[in-house]
Amino acid sequence: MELSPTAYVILGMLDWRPMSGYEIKGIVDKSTRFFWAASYGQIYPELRSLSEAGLVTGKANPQGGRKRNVYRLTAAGRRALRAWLEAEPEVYETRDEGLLKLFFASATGGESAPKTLEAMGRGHRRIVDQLRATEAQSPPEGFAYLVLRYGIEFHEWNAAWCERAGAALEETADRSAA
Amino acid sequence: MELSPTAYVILGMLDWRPMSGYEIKGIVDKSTRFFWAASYGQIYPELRSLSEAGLVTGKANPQGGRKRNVYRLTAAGRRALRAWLEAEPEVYETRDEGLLKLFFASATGGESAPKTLEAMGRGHRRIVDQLRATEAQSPPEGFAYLVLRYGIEFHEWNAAWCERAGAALEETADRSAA
DNA sequence: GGTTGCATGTAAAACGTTACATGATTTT
DNA sequence: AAAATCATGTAACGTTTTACATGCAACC
Repeated sequence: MELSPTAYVILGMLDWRPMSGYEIKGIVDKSTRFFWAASYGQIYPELRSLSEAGLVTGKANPQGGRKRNVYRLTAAGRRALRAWLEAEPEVYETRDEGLLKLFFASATGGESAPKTLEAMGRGHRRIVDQLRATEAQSPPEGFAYLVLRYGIEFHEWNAAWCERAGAALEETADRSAA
Repeated sequence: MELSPTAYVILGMLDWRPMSGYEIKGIVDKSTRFFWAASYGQIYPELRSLSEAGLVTGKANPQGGRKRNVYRLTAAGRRALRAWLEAEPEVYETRDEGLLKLFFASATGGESAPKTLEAMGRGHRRIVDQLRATEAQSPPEGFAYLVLRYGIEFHEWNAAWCERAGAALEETADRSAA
């Protein structure tokens, strides 16, 4: 019974406390989204199959006339989560369209590069702003906070790199103009 | 005619010089792979559809009895590439299973965290080694080199972060043991 | 009465990897 | 003679996003 990392996102959150699929999605969007995203189209079917595999159990928990299914980890689910945590991480992937545009910028004679770098820097700074907003509401402790700090420092580093690279580009442009 | 960023990887490389699908894959694996991967299963079908769209033309160019199709950009292909380069980058995604394991490390009482951090650091250092090997064979100029430098500095920063975080973890462990 | 938020789910499409199948040439 | 490299391609599978469909409840 091989589970995808996305399944462990769900198991990990249910280890904190019982939750509905909707709640899981809300927390994902404020936390793991920056290094592991998940959509409703994954979460609801995955909850069902985890339930069939006996790793979680769902219970109807309607709030008034509004339906709601709350899931919790089973003992087997907790074991599966721990086993995964002890194993070596395997997946590491990045898709960065900005870097790709920078990589091929010679096709515009380099003209497109400054704008691309600015857009990349803006993107990273926007993420920093979002993460800082989350940080302001988070207790400064624990692993979720450690990873949040990683996100902030990481995107700050990236934004700074974009600025350095932009400045270096200007310099070479000035030098060839002189 | 919306093209995926993967299509632009192909157009971008063909803007450098005419190439076969096999060659494109070889160059991808030494360069863009670290921020935009592509498999044969994408490259060959994409070459065909770019050809049907009139953005590239293929010509049989067998080497002895070994078949080989070399593609080159058309004027329309060059225009499409430039238009894409001038537009804002949109896709930015990361999937980092190590961060996910760190994020949920409290489920092992934090016990799994040091090993996860070490594995993450090892992974980043291995990428740095690969990129440095490429750097040793690259002329230190141009946008491909700029992006290569980004890769090296980026993964070095990441490896260093993992070491810092590991050290911080040890410190808190020592403090609570004392 | 309208908007926003809570809540669940499916279907289709897009995207991507892996394994398979085939065969020539070059290097060891 | 074997192994590595060059070379093309498809099929099956798995993953992920997006759009759609539905409806209640709370707030303004």
